[in-house]
Amino acid sequence: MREVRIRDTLTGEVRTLEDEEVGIYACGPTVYSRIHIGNARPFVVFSLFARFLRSEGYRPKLVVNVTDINDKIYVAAREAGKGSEEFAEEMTAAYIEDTDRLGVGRPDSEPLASETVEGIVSLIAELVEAGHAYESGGDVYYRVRSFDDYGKLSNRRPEDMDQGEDAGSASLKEDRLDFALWKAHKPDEDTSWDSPWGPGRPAWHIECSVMAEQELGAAFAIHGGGSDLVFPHHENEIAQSEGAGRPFAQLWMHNGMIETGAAKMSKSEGNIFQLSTALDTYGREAVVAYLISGHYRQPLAFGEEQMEEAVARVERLRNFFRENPLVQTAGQAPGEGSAGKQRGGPGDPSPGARIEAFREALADDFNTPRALAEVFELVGEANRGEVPKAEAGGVVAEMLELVGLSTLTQPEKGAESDERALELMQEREAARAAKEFARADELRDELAGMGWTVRDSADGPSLVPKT
RNA sequence: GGCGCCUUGGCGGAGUGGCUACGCAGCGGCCUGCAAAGCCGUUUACACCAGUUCGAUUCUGGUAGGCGCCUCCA
Repeated sequence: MREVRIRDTLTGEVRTLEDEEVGIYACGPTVYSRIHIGNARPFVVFSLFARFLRSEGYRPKLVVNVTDINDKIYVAAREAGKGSEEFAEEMTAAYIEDTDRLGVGRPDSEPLASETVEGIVSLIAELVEAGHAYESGGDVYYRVRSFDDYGKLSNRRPEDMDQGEDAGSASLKEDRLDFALWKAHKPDEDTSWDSPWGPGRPAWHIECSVMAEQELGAAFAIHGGGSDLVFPHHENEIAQSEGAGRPFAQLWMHNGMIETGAAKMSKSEGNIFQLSTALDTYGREAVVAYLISGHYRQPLAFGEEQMEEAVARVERLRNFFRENPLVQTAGQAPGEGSAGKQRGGPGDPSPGARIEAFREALADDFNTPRALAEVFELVGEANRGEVPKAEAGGVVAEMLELVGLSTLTQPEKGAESDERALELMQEREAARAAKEFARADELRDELAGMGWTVRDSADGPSLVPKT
């Protein structure tokens, strides 16, 4: 089990995970629309990070919530002409479907805000009791200035906060900095829950404080999410939990935004690209490969060119396994047995050194681009014959498994089921043997039209899906 | 205005006080009947100005430009 270091947003420092138990709470979506590729980044990053930790012998528990009570859901449901609960259920199902298609597995737990209301009410009651919150007109607000540490995560002081609220509107708040914990039921909202302050519903930030503790206990290891959540969302979570005297996350891990052009992808910018569309267009491997092509903390450029590059690099890996099929040893998973066979030093082109460097890159603030460079280095070494291909293949498979790309190692169900294509291929082979190249090329074009690329090799021709 | 981040070759994107990241694309070549795949070579990058240093893309200061958050947002 190696030392794993992560950059902490709160302290700005790189910190080492101290405990084998690693509770990770990563903020999931508010289900008011289909998710876009930007929303997929934290899903993939935290899933793969947890997978890596597990492979190192840690015991991670990844919790990704679904916020299914929210102003936007009421609005969107009304527009869709549906009940808000029905709408939220549909969108949750769509979210599950879309993220399932990424093929990186499900989080260990995916709590719903709507199933956490009881805990939410009791946390709010505690905050009221402690003087950190107050009821006003059926709403309950958090008294920001009562919490001394407010602003510690986003490094801002309450007095510096430029409030964007309209000065004219009559507010129920004592202070414009205060934020809602509970919102009184409004006539146009079709759901509400009972509370000591009357019927209403949870406001935005409170559910995470409750779900994180319910799922992971107090003082859990890592809280993650997009960098756009640092303020106010995560700042407010800290105020809620720590204000109630409950130790909260020990380390904060934020992923950068995906950008189109020079602006971040967001629904309000109107520059979104839906995850399902990306999956349809480029395939899951390319989408995953794209999402880990940059360091998680940095912004990542999105565009057709970037996605096509991802398709190409994934194809390069796939080609490697087309030419070097994994040898399945009985009772051994692909790649197993090569781990730990470390030898040589840095620069040693042995597969053992490559997997070591790969894992070390991931242990160093989850540096996926550096890890992927090791994958490509090793593939290149094997293609050049500098290392035994079978051994390299096993190691590359192990690497790809860790980053959610193990399907690249598996032969695709392909030509063998397409009898017509196989016939044409044999026909072309016969034409080539007879030196009827015009006829052979004609057949190749025909196969291309059917979606197949012909590859001739010393072992004879083969068909691979056209990209 | 406040806080934080960024500026690397055609594009994406790592990283380091001195040595080829990696990938994609382009160009030339090898292989091939021609291709595809693979391989080799190639255009020798670190915004700008100072400073520290034997030496800076990498540290310090400044300049210019850009981004994020401060309102819903992964």
